[in-house]
Amino acid sequence: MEKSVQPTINDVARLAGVSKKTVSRVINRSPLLNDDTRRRVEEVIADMGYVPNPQARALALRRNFLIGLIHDNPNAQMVLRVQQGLLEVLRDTEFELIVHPVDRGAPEMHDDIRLFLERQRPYGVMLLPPISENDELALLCASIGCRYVRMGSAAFDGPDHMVASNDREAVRGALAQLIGMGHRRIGLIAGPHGFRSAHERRSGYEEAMAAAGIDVSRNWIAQGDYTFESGMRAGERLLDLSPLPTAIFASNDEMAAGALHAARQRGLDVPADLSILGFDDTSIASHLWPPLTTIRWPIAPMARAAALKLIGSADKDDDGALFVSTLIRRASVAAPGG
Amino acid sequence: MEKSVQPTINDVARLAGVSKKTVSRVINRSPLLNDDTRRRVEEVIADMGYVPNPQARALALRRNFLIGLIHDNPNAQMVLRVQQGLLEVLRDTEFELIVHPVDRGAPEMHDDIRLFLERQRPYGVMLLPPISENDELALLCASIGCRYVRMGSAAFDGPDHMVASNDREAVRGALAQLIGMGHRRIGLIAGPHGFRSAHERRSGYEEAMAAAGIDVSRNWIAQGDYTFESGMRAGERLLDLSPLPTAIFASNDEMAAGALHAARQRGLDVPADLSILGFDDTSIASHLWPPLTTIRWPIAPMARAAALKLIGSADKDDDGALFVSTLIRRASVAAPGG
DNA sequence: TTGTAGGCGTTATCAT
DNA sequence: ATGATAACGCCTACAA
Repeated sequence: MEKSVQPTINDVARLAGVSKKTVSRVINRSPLLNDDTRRRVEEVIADMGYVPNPQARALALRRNFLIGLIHDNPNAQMVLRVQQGLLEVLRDTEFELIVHPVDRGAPEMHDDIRLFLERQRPYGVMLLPPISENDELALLCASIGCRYVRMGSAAFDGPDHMVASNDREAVRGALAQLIGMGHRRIGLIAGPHGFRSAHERRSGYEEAMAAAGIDVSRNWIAQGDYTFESGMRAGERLLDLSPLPTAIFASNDEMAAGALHAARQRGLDVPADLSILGFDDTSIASHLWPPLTTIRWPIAPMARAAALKLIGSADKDDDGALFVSTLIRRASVAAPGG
Repeated sequence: MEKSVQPTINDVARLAGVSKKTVSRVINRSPLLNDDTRRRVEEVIADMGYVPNPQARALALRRNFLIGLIHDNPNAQMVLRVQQGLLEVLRDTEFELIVHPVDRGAPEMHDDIRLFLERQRPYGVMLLPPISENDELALLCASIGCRYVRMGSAAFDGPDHMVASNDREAVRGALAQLIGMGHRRIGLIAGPHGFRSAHERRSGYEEAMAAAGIDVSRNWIAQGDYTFESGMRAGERLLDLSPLPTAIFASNDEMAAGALHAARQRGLDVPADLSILGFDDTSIASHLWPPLTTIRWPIAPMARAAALKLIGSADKDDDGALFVSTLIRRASVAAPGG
């Protein structure tokens, strides 16, 4: 075993023959320090294996070295990819990730988050959709003096506080391709009301259809809530239509999987009888049969960018960096009529 | 906006006309306190909306109110379910969850974890498989004086430090049912070497076959590494056999999905030509076509139990509580020739 | 460039 | 049963 107690700043100071404050300056990379002194102190630090105590720093600084991830767990895959992206940046820094899920819809959510921020005093927090769309939360963070970055399907905050994909444009482009293949009766399984992503994706669909001069019949649009079951039910409704749609765009992969399920239960062949397009490229997409054509948005890069913004080492240049979604072509889409 | 600064223990003490220490005693539910005093102080606390500062407590107590989750991300679904289970218990306590993934195989993993424990001084940590199987890590936690609970496929530590499922028995039971349906040529897609869960599940398979007096041919067992692709390749190898197996047990759902994929590419009908059984009941299982029969182990209850052990409010009774896995019957299994 | 004094908000020790 | 005082380990302000 090692020494039972860890060395403190005092031990380092004593051994190096300097004051605590000097050691503190070394730790914090203060510019006003004699190079000799710095070197000497750094040596002692390395020798003793000294590590600054984050709790003491947090107390003195009134700010913790924790990055909070606040979310309402809309999608396990997404949450995990975000965690991975954040942690990639946080690894090898002094920051740690603290996960704080909340219950959207619960009346106490706001207070819960406030308590979390006031107690833990995280260095910064990342807000995931859909609660990232809540402006009150952003204001709350700002009023408490906590850095924050929101993740979303469109830029609804300043660049310092936002990492955004462009769902609308991505959908528009993907649907233009479907239309280019000859599809005209294209159904939409829309996401739940109140979700910005659902809104953006629907807008992309509508814009693409309008651009192609296709009149969207009201019953070509079925409402889902981003779950497999809702996708299945919505798919059934669309497959009750006559004539049948030749393609369905589902606003996320879960619902696309549900629609695929519905199609198969009716004996339809995908993609010969019906093309299906999803959104998100979660792992389910590639594991379906047939593998799902879908739109992938760059979650991990967005999470990494968010982490960099939060810990303050983001290049100022990259504010303009766009996060572009890409169409992942798999076997669930083909030209109509097989 | 509110008062810009939060009240401290001093403010409470002053207003209540007592000393800091008395307030501290109220916070910490010290038994030696006059009821009147306690009530008075509690009132003031409620009035002021005072919340103890965790950083200061951490400094004084040399221990944080954070629960660490250390894992090597074997499976996104699993990690997330564990997080949910832990957080269910931690919600409404003063504890927060701090996620610390590591890189199994990296030589610095041990030091990385040591640094994490020494710096953050978490109140306790939960170790997920497969790194939970590493006894050195458990020793490390113990030597640092950090509580820990390990999650695993079998009990390989004392009850205070372990939440365990019983994979071997679960597999044995499920395979007995397969055999009862008439299957005899049952292939196994085994998990990677060095994983206790892979070992246990394989043992369950072997025990069930032995119990039924079936000689397991060496090439009925294909090796995978818990990924979809490895499952696909392993499935192909098993489907090269002649005569064909009538059933395949894959040691996790991902590999079962891969095997299903392989079967379909050969034009086999599942379950008519081939039954497939998975393990884990991740979300992929229910979304496959046909939906996958699989074994579910109670991750969330196990995580909740672990959290209770960590924060020290576990009933002493429940040590004997078994976490039983259940067979989830879906459409991927049928009688052979079916 | 470096050091001293004091504070951050809590708990522990030892009185009373 | 309660309180004064000194930690806990670090940082800020100010002084030298």
